[in-house]
Amino acid sequence: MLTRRSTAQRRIILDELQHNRTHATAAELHQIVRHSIPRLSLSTVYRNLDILHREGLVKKLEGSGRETRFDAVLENHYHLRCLKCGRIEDLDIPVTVKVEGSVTSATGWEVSEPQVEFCGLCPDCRAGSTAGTKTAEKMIRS
Amino acid sequence: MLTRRSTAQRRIILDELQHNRTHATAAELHQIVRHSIPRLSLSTVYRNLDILHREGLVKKLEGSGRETRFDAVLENHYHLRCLKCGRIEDLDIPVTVKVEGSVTSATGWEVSEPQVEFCGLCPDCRAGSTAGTKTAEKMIRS
DNA sequence: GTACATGCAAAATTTTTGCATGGGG
DNA sequence: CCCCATGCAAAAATTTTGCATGTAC
Repeated sequence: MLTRRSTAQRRIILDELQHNRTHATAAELHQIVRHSIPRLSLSTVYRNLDILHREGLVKKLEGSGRETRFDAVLENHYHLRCLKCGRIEDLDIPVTVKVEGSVTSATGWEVSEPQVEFCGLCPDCRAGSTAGTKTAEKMIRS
Repeated sequence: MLTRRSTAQRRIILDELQHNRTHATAAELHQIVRHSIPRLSLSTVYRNLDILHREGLVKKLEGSGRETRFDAVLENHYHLRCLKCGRIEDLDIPVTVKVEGSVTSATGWEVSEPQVEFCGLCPDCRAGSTAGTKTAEKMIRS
């Protein structure tokens, strides 16, 4: 069994992702964490996010040919994704998903909790038709 | 209002996607449709899939840094996605999603039907641990 | 005829990998 | 000390774009 080491990079990346609950991209995390570790490389961010993902500490929210976004909130919750600017937000109203029986026994797949996503337009993109297509980013906890 | 022309490329791509219900990637579609239109370029496939997507005729199933997969089945249905080989299958057992009230009035977002996805391991990848990581493809209706 | 669509090649974007070096256990 | 982790740069993989030409309407 391979044992993962605890490195500053990994700890800070995870910490940032847990506190900055904005579904950051790897590039955004890279920019942010560089304030603590200036020589941090983007590939280290990707490598650590991948490790944390395999350890179940981080969710990947991938989509739309855009950069993958990451979420370190483990309680099951659902997302709103804007098809125009790529933003992802948490959905705060209650959603119930009912599955008839067991997915595994019915399909042979071994799956985790269902991910639910509502795709559409965020309020900004509904309003201003010129809102950013690929550049709508928010930097938080810099 | 821009009027879309009906071109052979677009028609055949959509037809293939509707009949080949396997959530093909753009590259797979390119290979398949080339049998009818040998000079079809991959960029035309991407361009047409994008147009069909904006017209609501095609769904994008994107994920995991992998190639986006496309689905031309419009009835709402849900998917199983294998985190190891990238395969996407339809989930055949009934799933009910209940939302408390209206997403739009609660959030200001204008969204369509929720997408539900179960991520995990497909039967093949559960069994053979060496199953394809990036190369598990099936070519259908060639 | 006009304007969208296409093919081709080249670019852009996002993610992964090779390799020498560093540092945690 | 050993081996995983890192930084850097280079490559890979996926998607988009520019441009001249073709073609649907």
